[in-house]
Amino acid sequence: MVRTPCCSKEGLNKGAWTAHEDQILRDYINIHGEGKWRTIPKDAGLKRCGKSCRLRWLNYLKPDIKRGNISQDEEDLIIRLHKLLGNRWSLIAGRLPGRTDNEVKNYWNTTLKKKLRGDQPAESKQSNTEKKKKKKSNKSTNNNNNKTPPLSTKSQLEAKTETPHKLKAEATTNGRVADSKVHQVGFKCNDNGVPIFKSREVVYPMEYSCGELLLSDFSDSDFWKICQNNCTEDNDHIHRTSTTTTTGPGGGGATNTRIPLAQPVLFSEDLFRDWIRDDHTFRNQSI
DNA sequence: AATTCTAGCAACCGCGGAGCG
DNA sequence: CCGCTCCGCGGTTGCTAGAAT
Repeated sequence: MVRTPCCSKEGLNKGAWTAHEDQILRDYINIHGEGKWRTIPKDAGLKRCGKSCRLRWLNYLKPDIKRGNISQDEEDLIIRLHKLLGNRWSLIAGRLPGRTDNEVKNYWNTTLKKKLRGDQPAESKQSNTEKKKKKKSNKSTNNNNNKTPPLSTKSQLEAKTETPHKLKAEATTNGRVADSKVHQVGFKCNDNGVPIFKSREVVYPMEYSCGELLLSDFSDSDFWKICQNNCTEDNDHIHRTSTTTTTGPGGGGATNTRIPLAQPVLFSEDLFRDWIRDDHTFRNQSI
């Protein structure tokens, strides 16, 4: 199958967006809403491909986009989410209100990667970045070229300070919103924050999601390893039916056959939230 | 002062999945 | 079920500007 190009490249602008182009796109989307990216350039009279419009809108023009430096809280969250999810930037960004996947990805590649490798970013380099931003900002506001200057979007916009991210896990199961009680029966924590499974109540495997995070996302995470390390034969979760297959709901008898923990089970939303955010006991749990 | 190096970030590209007829 | 279009994602590229030489 031959994939058609997203748009004809001929006669289209490439590279940095100008303020004029931004205004056109912003106006159009304010009136008509998002979506139908392929038709937007034509309808709005932009010499850009739909993809480019989408990217520009989602990364820079959307009104709820947060500008300014990544806070320490956000950085911690990115690190932990990356440990959990890997390079799934859109999922990570989804947990950072106002941050885009592109921004998170860039921040990771340019800053956090080095930091975690042990290279401390030099102070001079940080100030370098700030200087750059300032200069960019000045340039874009003072540019007198007859061509509309490309925007230095980030530097142009005021950095808004917002309260640190509060994770809201909107749990769903199989696409429907889950009752929070359902999460609670998954497992609970002991005094050390260690999960205790009670999955006898959960007799069927299923793909479980917490927000957009599917349980399979956790398979290589420390969260999951912690769960595994802390399950003993005394825990209910390892006793499940021998006749239950891993594919269908409902399960089978009750013959207490041990099942591997790689099987999907319900988990506590609270526990997950703690793991993602502030629970130092959990964070420091040895794996 | 000029040149080269380096870092940061915006934008592009290609692929895969979802949805629809 | 198949073919097709569109959207969204993640990797990569290229430009810009400060630092270093």
